[in-house]
Amino acid sequence: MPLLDHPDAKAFLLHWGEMGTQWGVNRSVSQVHALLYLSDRPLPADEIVDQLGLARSNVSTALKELQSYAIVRRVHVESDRRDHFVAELDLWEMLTRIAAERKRREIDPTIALLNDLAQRLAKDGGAPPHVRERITRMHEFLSTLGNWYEQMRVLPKPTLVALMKLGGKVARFLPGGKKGANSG
Amino acid sequence: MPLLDHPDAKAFLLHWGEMGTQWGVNRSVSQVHALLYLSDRPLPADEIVDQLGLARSNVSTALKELQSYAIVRRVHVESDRRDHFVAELDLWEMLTRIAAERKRREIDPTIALLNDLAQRLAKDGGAPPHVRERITRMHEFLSTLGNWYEQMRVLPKPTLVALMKLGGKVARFLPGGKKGANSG
DNA sequence: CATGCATTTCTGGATTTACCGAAACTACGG
DNA sequence: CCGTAGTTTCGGTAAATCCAGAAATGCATG
Repeated sequence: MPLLDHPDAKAFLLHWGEMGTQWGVNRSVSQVHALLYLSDRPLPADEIVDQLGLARSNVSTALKELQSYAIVRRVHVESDRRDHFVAELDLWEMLTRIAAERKRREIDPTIALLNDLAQRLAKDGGAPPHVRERITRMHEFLSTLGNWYEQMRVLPKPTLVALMKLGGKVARFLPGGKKGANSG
Repeated sequence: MPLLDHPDAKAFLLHWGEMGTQWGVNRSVSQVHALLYLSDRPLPADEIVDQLGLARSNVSTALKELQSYAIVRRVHVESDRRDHFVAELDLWEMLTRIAAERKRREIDPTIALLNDLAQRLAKDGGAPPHVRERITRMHEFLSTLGNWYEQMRVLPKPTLVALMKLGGKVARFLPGGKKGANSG
């Protein structure tokens, strides 16, 4: 019995697909992801085709994309020659992997460009000072963000989760003790 | 002298425009933003049109969108009837405002939907258990993220910056003292 | 309350992107 | 060398997006 016969599963899948488009992800890709996330077993590509009504070639591309994010992986199912696919079910893992890949694809190249521009502008006496300053600032800003992310990324997952749940209370540990919300 | 005569300014602007498209933002919108970010004075819409070569209507829409993110605001320039526009120059502010608005537009509705689905599934005896569990997990996950964000958002900006720069070292404050890198 | 200017909204067309279905190609195991 | 699984490519089409020009709306001033 197809997973998407259940209306709530279908609602989730459709919404997830739309979410994807809002964030620059192909709708097919995010739908395939949603389907695998909801599935309780590895699915072969053909079954994804059947359940989502997408073209086979499209599903192939989507699976490749999801694997490049490392949030879907190929698994082998006994006595079946076909590849099967499963989604990462640990959502913290999912988040960090997506973040890692988007940083690699989009943020890092941006930082590299800004680095170039900032260096060139520093030597260019004729450049408008505010342009130099603004680009340098942006470079520093994105670098800071990138460094922060790299450090978060390597934390053990339970540590990361603990930090998240701690929320704003981490601020109490800062020197200068801002926000004296020190009680429980 | 047009700002974009400078090749580095232009390079930044073009890259910023492409960046936007990768994250689901209209190219015109992010280009207008880049131009205002680099400008050292408030610009009227006409001048944005001239410098970017966009249609007047397009610029109007872009400005409206940027204002809805609260990263561009209208200012009045003396002895000029026209509206002028400036970008938020504090990049931490910029980031938190974009995050706030995207959360409001995309994450919050998703959480609301997941809440509905999770509730309905909880009562639906016939629902596949793994579907119930996966959707519930996703709901919890996004809620946790949302709560974390709300707490970060209200921190004083210097606190936020300090936390970022502290990076992974915040983990040392956690109970259980993971990652014993306690020496500065 | 007309006039002129600034701005927004509407609309149709152009460009871009997404997607399908078919075919070619690769890989692998009988 | 078949047959099956999978990927890649490609031509065509549909859909979404982008955007310029026109029309409409606001808004202040005389």
